Amino acid sequence: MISIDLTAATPLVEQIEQQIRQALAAGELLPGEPLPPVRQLAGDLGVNLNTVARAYRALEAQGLVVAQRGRGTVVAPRGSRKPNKATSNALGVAMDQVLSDARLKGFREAAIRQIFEASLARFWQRG
Amino acid sequence: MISIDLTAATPLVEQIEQQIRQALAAGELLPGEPLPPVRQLAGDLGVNLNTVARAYRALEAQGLVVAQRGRGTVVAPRGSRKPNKATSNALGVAMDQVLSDARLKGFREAAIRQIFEASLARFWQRG
DNA sequence: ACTATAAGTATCATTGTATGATACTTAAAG
DNA sequence: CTTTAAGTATCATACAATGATACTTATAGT
Repeated sequence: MISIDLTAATPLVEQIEQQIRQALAAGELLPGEPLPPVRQLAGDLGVNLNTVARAYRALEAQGLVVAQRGRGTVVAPRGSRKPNKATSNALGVAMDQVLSDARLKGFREAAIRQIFEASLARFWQRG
Repeated sequence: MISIDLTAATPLVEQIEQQIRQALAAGELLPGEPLPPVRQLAGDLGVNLNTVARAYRALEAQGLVVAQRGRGTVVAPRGSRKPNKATSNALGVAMDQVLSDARLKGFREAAIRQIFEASLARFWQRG
């Protein structure tokens, strides 16, 4: 289930998008499976339907879902995307971001490793 | 040295802030050491001085630097911050973010580990 | 066939954030 | 004690995020 935080700095569209991405990565949503209609999810979250629609469209632009008028939005089949040098660099940048932050906040190496392993298990165990 | 990307989605203030944070975390800037004056850095980056000033103030709010009128901005002494449950959770969320993204982009577990170790070395080797 | 309903989409208004231009204040140097 | 160099405050503007509303397309029921 998705939960949004109106006080958070990250835009609502991104919050929704990211959480669905995590559900996809974790294998909680399988190819062909329908996402909730924009109006329903918007109602559940107390948000404008456009906000959800925009999240869906962002996901569609990434090839993760397929949306069609009148029919709904479903999870796309798993395209076999292969990471290139650029995406690898981007990942490194994002990781640096997280770890430098952790360092300044006083985390020890062991604690970081633990968090890393936990997260890794979430997305690579099954799926 | 700092480099900014005018086309990137992340605001200039954050780009500057994050890169200085990484320099601090990597031990490239030591306590007491001065940061460049806002006008100079702003000039180098081709950016308004307020943009740099705001980044500095954000860093000051985090206790990482100390700014004083007429004198300049210097790196703050290392406060011994201890991570609590909330910060640990936040770190987990950030890590999930990065790893779920990597998963969807087709990275394999081994590749992730490599990137993680490289980043870890950047911020925990020395310092 | 035809209508009703349910789905995504497009358009416009509004609000807030990011950035910049300019002026102000404080401290050090000559 | 004036000049210069530093951070700070104020205001203006452009763009992004969200919402209100209307539109289009597909399916279900009759």
